[in-house]
Amino acid sequence: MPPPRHAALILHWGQGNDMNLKELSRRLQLSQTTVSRALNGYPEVSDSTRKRVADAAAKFNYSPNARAQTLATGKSKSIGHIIAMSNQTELTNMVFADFVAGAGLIYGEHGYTMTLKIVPDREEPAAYRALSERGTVDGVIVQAPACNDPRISCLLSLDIPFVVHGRASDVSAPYAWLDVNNKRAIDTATTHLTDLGHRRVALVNGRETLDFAARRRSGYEAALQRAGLPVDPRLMRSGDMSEPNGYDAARALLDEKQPPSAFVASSVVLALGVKRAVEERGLRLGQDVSLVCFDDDISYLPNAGEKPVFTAMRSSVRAAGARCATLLLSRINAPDQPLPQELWEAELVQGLSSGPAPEIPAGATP
Amino acid sequence: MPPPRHAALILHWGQGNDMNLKELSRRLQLSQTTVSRALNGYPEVSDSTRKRVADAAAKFNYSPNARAQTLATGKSKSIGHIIAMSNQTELTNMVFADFVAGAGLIYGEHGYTMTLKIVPDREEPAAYRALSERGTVDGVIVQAPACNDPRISCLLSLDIPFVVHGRASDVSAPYAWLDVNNKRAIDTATTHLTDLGHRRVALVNGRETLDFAARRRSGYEAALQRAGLPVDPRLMRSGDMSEPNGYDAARALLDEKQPPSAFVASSVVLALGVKRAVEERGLRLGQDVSLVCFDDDISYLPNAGEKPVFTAMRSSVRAAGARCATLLLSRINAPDQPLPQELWEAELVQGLSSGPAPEIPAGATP
DNA sequence: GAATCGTTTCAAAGCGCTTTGGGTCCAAGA
DNA sequence: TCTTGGACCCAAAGCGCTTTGAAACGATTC
Repeated sequence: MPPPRHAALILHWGQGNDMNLKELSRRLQLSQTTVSRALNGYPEVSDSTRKRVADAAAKFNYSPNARAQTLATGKSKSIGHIIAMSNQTELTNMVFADFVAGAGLIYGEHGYTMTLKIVPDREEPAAYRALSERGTVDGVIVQAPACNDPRISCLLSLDIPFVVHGRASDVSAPYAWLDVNNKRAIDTATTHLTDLGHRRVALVNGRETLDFAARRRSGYEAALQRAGLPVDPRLMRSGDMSEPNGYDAARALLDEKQPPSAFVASSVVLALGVKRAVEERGLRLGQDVSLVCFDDDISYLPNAGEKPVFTAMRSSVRAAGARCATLLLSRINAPDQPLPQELWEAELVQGLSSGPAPEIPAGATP
Repeated sequence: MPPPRHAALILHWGQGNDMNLKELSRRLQLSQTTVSRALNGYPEVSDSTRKRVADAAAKFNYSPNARAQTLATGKSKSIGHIIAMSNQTELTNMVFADFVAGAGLIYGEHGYTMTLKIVPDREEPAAYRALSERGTVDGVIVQAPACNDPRISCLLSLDIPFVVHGRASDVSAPYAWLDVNNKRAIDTATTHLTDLGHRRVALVNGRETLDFAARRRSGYEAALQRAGLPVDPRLMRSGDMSEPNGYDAARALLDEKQPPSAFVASSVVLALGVKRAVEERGLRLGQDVSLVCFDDDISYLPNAGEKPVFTAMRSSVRAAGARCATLLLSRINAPDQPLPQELWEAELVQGLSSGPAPEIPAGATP
């Protein structure tokens, strides 16, 4: 099905305001060159001319056509975020809004816009390729990488500036990233619980094909081993970062012959589910059962106040978004700088959900 | 600070692959016209030629430069979403991710991309103007309109296709929208509670400067009046759609001399806060205190299962996003069609949080 | 007075694509 | 045999901007 003919004749709203550079310069009796330079701050224009041009531009409500600018400069002043969406990885969704909000504000401050592409999981590599080859964006942000994420090598081979939020353990080539120290965060969380005397600590994790979840698990295991406790597969669950999933996982864990007295949850939403399951059994969080979670500091689900509901390892995903954006923009504007690689530490926040291990583990036959 | 000179000489990754239309047609020994037409499905090209061109394009890994295409056609194949962000309106954030996910998938299916701009509240009108005048987008989606939203008249005057998710009561000019019947939904929710015998029903609402919140309040009031109950301002709270806000509001309401025996909450996150406050008092949700909330069916906070936690009025914001996208695309491609205006009904889902009013309202002196 | 230099301006050549308004060629109809 | 008309293809003119390379001009300098 071919596009309609004579499309150029159809009055397009974007061209409704037919004040363009040519017309503006005609009215000013100046060349397009001079007008363009005056507006873009080149030094070869006298102050008086520049003023005259600026006034006229304001008067005639002129603003340069971004499409043409983009073609002429080869820069689109736009950053691509590609979100893969499927029934499997709703996780992204959760953290996504705050990350994007943080990044978006930075883009705006620097005259960049964000190009968001939501694609079904399997089409993701194609989306990256299209975005870059077709030149719609100047750079790309990669979110929630898997352990061996094909996107990274894909972007490396395309030679396009990008920054990864997170890391991919199995990718050896250097690239720019910003990550939270997931391993240490969950190690600290787990240790917090073992220090309180908990001997059976469960992990309710995200999907462990994702790099951050894999690292969290290794932090959990490291802490247990340091505490001289066994690493029991029956105490480890992983799945989507949703409330019902946390609930289901916690229920199943509490049904074990030797149920845990404490939980480490990989996110606040999982923690909410764990909390529901725990309370449904008549157990009190922070007394009968303890819980520490990772808290991305999501704006509408804050775990804050003097005494937050959950004891948590906190690190703002919004701040991470902003920082990734900043790093990417400077990479675009100064490609020869060394690759930025930042590891952030999460902060332990004492909340109401953790306390000393009960003498007799809840519901267990010791 | 002027941009660097000789920018065109800097090898830009987007041009690294220097297979363009001219080069491709040279190799094929055909004119650019023919190649372009072959690729774009025009009928004036023989099947054999078309095949030859398609093969060569694949072989040389050619894909047209979107920037140039955009300039030549006047269409950017991109839809703008502008999100105003401030400390006041975090609400958007919440619903935002799912709405955008729904819309984004539709865009992708139709070869459109989404241009997201996150701007500080006050810069929002300017952002719309810029986006449209500079021709970066073919259409715009407006989310979470206020009762009298300046954006709508702004977009109307710019004569750019747009669809509003929600409505602005005070804007009289016709425009395209899709909304949930917020008034009826909350009316139904409230009536559900009064039918259960509740005499004091509280409303924990979003900011009532936003249109949907204002409508929900009027639904609440209408239901009370029909039930012959007084509309008591002390039972009505409004604020950000966050968990702590729901918690604070519910605490304050439970501290009233005549506390409510039931709550209507404007979202699941608010309901989570209400739940926390209720349970903190040792009251049982669904027995001592009832609660019905509006449920946007957020993917990572599902209130689902056979017996959902909350009795709710449910309407998928993700579906709404998808539908808005569809409506906008058809408006763009067929501007002369009548303005679409759709009102969706939310569905009552019986959950665990509502039950008959207790004989003696919780903690009250009747 | 001629040569030099900095300032200010310009005409024109792109950027890579789409679309116009023709062409050419060959088979079918008059 | 001479139109028609369809099928196929092309050269060139944009789209609106940036950037080049040069020119015009007065002010210095030798």
